[in-house]
Amino acid sequence: MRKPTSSTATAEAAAPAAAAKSTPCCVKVGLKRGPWTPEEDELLANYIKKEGEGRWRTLPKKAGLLRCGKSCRLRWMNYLRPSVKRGQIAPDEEDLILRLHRLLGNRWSLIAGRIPGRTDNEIKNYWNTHLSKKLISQGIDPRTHKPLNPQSSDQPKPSSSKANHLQESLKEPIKTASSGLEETTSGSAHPVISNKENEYFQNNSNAHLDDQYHTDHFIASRGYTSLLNYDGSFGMDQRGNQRLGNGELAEDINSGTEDVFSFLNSLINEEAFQQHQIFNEPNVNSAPASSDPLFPIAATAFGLATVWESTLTPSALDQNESK
DNA sequence: AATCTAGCCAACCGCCGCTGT
DNA sequence: AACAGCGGCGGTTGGCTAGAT
Repeated sequence: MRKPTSSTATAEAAAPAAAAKSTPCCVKVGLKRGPWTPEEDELLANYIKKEGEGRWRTLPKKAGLLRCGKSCRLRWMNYLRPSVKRGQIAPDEEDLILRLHRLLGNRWSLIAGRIPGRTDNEIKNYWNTHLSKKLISQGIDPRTHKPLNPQSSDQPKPSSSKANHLQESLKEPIKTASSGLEETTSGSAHPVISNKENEYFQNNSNAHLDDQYHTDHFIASRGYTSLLNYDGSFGMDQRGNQRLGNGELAEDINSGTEDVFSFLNSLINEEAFQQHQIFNEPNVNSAPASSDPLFPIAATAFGLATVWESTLTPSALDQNESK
C-alpha cells in the first residue's frame, strides 16, 4: 500500500538537504498535491497557451502554481491538452489497443502514440480495468496474449461469437499502412497489411502468427510501416526511438531503419499529414496524385516506402539472396 | 437509510535514458 | 568520463462513485 503521509513527511524532512545539493522537482515543501482545481487548470492552460509546453521545472513558478513540474506536465498531457479526446473508447480503438498490445506489450506511450487523442494513462487504465479482465474471461493471458492454459489450446474455442471475434482478432497480424488502408466495419480507416506480407506469413514457416517473436520481428523488420500511426502520420516516441519489442528487436530496427524514419519524420509536418488524404483513402496502392498540395512530401514518403518494400523486407531480402 | 464492496481513473512515485556541462 | 538535471515512462495508489446488501 502507498503511504502518502509518511512518504511526504520523509520527503519534506529530507527536502532541505536535497535542495542544498540540487533542486529536484519532486521536493514537496509547500507544494500542493491531489486533484486539480478549475482555477489551477486555467492558470496552467493559459500559461502554456502563451509560452508553450516544456521547461516544466520552472513552469509552475512562472504560471503562479504551487505544483511541481511533473504534476503540471501530467495534468497538461493527460487532461488539458486540446488534442486529448474525451469519452468512451470506441470498438475500433479497443481493437487497435489489443493488437498493439500484443505487439508492444505494456508500452503505453507507444500504443497511445498510434491512437490519436488518447493518452498513455487512459489506455493503461482502460487496459487494466477492462481489457485485461476481458482477455482473462476469454481464457487469454493478457500479458502474452496466449491461452491461459496451454493444454487447452487444442480445445475448441469459446462458443460465444464475441469470444470468437476476440480470439480471431488477436491472431490477425496488425494492420499497417505500408501499402494501403481498408475500411473497418465501423467505417474508420485502418492501415492494412499487404498481400505481399500475407504471402510472407504463408510461405515462411517461421512466421506463424502465434509466435510472438516472429510476429514482432516481422513488424519490426518492416519498421516504416509499424511506425505509421493510426491516423497515417509517422510516429516515433518523443525521443525519436523505436521501442518495439525487446531490446534485441529495438537493435534490429535501429540498425537498419532509424535514419530513414528520422528523415521521414523530419519531412512530414504531422498536422498537415493528418489532414492529408494519402493514408486516409481506402486504396492507396498507387502513387500520390501530383495535384495534391502535399505531393512532394507524400511522394517522398511513398518513394522511400517503396524502396524499402522492394529491397529490405524479409521477402525482398529472400528474393535478393536467391538471385 | 446506512454500510459495504468493487470499479474507475486521476494523480503520484521511482526509475531510466538523454543531454549538457 | 563523470555527474547532474530534466523529461518521460510504467507501475501503483487512493479518492470518488455507483451498485449491492
